[in-house]
Parts: sequence; structure tokens; C-alpha cells
Amino acid sequence: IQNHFYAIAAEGHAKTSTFARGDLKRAELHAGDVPAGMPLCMVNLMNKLKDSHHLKHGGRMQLGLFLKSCGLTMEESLSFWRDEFQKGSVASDRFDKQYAYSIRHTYGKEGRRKELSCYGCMKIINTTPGPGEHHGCPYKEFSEPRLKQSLSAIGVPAAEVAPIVSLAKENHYQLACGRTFMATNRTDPSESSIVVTNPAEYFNRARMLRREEATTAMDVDP
RNA sequence: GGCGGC
DNA sequence: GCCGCCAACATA
Ligand code: SF4
Repeated sequence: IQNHFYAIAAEGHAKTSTFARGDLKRAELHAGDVPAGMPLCMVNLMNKLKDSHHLKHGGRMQLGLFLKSCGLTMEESLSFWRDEFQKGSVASDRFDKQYAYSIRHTYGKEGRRKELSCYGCMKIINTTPGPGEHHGCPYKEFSEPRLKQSLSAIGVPAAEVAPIVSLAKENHYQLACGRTFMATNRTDPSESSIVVTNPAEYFNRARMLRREEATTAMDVDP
């Protein structure tokens, strides 16, 4: 038996399955900052974006819908992408013509007016990035040295890197990702393993845990 | 990125 | 070259 991601929702309709909308704010993404608690696939896209000031279509979809589910409003998303692309070779007038419509569309403000939500892990894992693309799941796509380096970079303790890489090598990507979650968050000790199914849920739950920790710390030290 | 229109 | 429209999810 493996603990599922929603194991905490023991109550009647505590309802975490359709993970609550996150509360990520535009200000947390300033200056190319990568907010703590993001899964490796999204950290990777954030880094590539801040590095090259651009992402191909697949990357924009994967990261854009993720940020939306993390809580960015449409205005915040437009601001974020416009500013980031503007640091590269896409001036704001070209951005408005070439990229803004698609963002409004995912927020249900154009065409059929239907909102989209974050890709699930299955879809991301089953997508293979081509040359110059950085979407997809790092636990599947990265070479072993690169995965090790990336895990260290997001704060996984040295002793935890090997077991995670091992899970990834056995093609247990979502388990590897769950183990990374456990290695970088104060999870319930009763959880022996975690299968990550959705990146936004990963992030929103990481923030919940950090918030809980911050408030309990304040209670102890008033 | 795909489809479509001029 | 200009432009519009689309995709996701879980759930019964
Ligand atoms: S398992 Fe899911 S969340 Fe974790 S890196 Fe892969 S796709 Fe992203």
C-alpha cells in the first residue's frame, strides 16, 4: 500500500483532489526569482526562461498553465511573460500581437471562453521535448549527472540524491519526484512514499507545509 | 506548436 | 506579412 498525495484529506469533504487555487503572486516572480516549492520540471523551465528570456510553445504551455493553477491572475501572467520576453528580443508590442491572445485564451477570455488547468504529470511525462525545448519531466529526460546536479541545486540533501536518481532510473518518475518532495519539505512522518500526480498540487502543498511551519514557529517564539 | 482565415 | 482559435483536468 502506498500513501497517495491526498492522504491528508481524511475528513468528509476536506476536498483537496481538485487542488485549491494557489496564492502565488506576481511579485514573487520578480528579478527571475524562482519561488521555493516548485517541482523540478517547473524549476527547470523557470531557469531556462530567466536564462534565455524565451520558451518554445511546449514550455510556455507547461509553465503557463502551471503558474495559472498556482494562482497568478491573467493580468499577472501577462505582466510576467511580457516582462520576461522583453528582456530578450521580443518587444512589448510584438508580445501583444504574438503571445497575449493565447494567454487570455487559457484564462477563458477569448473564443470559447473556457479556462484551462495545469497539465498532469502523466501528460508531461509522455511528452518528449525536441531540440531547444525544455518541457517534459526531468526525472525522465535528464542524464544522471544532470539530474544529480539539479537535485542538489534545489536543496536535496546529498544523502537523498542517490535514492531519487535510482527511482528515476527505474522509470518511477512520479515516485522519484515524491521523494524529492519529502527531501525538501517537512512531510508527515507517517507518509512512507508520495506519488506526485500534478505539479501545481506539488507546489500548493509545499507552500501549505511551509506556512504551517512558519505559524507554529511563531507560536513557540512570540 | 497545430489548425484556420485574408 | 496580418490575424483568430485551440490545448487541461477529473469525474460518472
Ligand atoms: S513528476 Fe510531475 S511534477 Fe514531478 S517533475 Fe515530473 S512532471 Fe513535474
